[in-house]
Amino acid sequence: MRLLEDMLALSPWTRELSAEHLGRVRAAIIVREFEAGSTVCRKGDPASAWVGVIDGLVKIHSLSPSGKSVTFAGIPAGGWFGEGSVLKGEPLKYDIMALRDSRIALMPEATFRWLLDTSIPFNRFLLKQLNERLGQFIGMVEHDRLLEPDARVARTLAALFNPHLYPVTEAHIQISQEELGYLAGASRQRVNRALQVLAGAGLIKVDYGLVTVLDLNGLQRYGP
Amino acid sequence: MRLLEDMLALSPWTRELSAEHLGRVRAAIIVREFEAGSTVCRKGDPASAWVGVIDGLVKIHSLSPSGKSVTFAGIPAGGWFGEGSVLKGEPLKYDIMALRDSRIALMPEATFRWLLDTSIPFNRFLLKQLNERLGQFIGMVEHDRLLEPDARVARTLAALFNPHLYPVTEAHIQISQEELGYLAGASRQRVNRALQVLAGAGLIKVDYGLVTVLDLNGLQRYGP
DNA sequence: TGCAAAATGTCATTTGGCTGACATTTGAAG
DNA sequence: CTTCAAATGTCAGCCAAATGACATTTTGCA
Repeated sequence: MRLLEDMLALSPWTRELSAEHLGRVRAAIIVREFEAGSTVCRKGDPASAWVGVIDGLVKIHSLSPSGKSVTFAGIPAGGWFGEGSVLKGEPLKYDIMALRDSRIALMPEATFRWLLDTSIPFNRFLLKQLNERLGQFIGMVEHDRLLEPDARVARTLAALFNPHLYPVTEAHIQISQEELGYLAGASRQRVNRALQVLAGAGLIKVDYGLVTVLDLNGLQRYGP
Repeated sequence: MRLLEDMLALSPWTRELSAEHLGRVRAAIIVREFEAGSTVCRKGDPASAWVGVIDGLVKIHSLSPSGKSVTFAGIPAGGWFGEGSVLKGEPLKYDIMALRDSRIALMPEATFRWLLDTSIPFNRFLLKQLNERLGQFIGMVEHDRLLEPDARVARTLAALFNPHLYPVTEAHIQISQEELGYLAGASRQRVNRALQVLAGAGLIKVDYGLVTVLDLNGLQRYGP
């Protein structure tokens, strides 16, 4: 996806906004570019905007004092996030980093709050999105605890294509096996084996720095 | 806590309801008793009510095909849960079991939806509660991945006393080490050692089937 | 009081992922 | 075309937690 316009057209929350609402939103949003590896927002920053990914891929992650990394979510094009911190009016609790060159939309806090105060459909959308995100995290805990690494990697890939959170149409994602490891909670080496297993099962196709999903439903059900 | 009245008085979402709203809510809520070990709701049941814990302790959990158990949350007296499934209008995704003899409040779906449609403060409360719960699960993933079992047990205990989700005043909780293991994602034996370490650090006191929190803040910060 | 079930404390053994190391492949930039 | 950094594939050894087993303690109840 290349343009803010395309992304807004794909975002479900714009669909029921009045023309006036949508116009004001469009005018307020700022678009910025980020290089692969650069930081979009840092833990502790004030939550001054709701963030959308127009193009590219960003991750929400945390780095432990001992240097270990956890990635909570990878947000592909079409995804919006950060509503939690804006709602609470608290500083960000995690770092946001671009995994590839990315084009980012920033909706200022004031606009976000104005939508929240004046648009019932937007409120409904937010409740639904928070709920969906909560379901995804409950799923993460469940899978971390119950599934072996092969299946965890499968669910992790499937989560990147959640149609409720990310209205994307592409079947492939450009991401390294190391980053998949941070997402799935496994070492790079273990992810490597898991990908071979999943590819052998015909669920995905693995290329250099690229994973193509062949059977999303199969990934979601894979295991134990 | 013994009475529905006491619990409603402690629940933050009742505070800003009009007298009319509160009266109707009070009249609609059904109170039921559950024995320790019995099932309150089963995975797949229609989400026909929002659930509150007047007295006792229930857990939200899942049992894998291979027989392993994960507990996502222990809900002590004062807690409300299940809004996610009611909101989605989907069947329950997890089992609810009473860990002790418990008194449960059931607010029928219709009443819940009526509140949602007519009370702004209730909407605000729900957004806040979902957000808080989401934060708790993000924390679970983070702790599962980054912390060693001692620290995980510490955070798990602290989470049971989250003042935003559970407005309880007691400093002790009656729960077995095996159940703590399901919550923290560790074996009973490992939890046993962790509790000894935490008790040695003066953060808790351990008795038969009972853990008393001496330093909640210390538990939240414990480790690595 | 005495009994049975639940909960706890502790140990030896097993197990599976992580770590660190290294060679190889790939893509991009000059 | 060449060069280099990033990404991938594979291996041996380590290590911490799970498992299974068992004795002991505690509580609730007959």
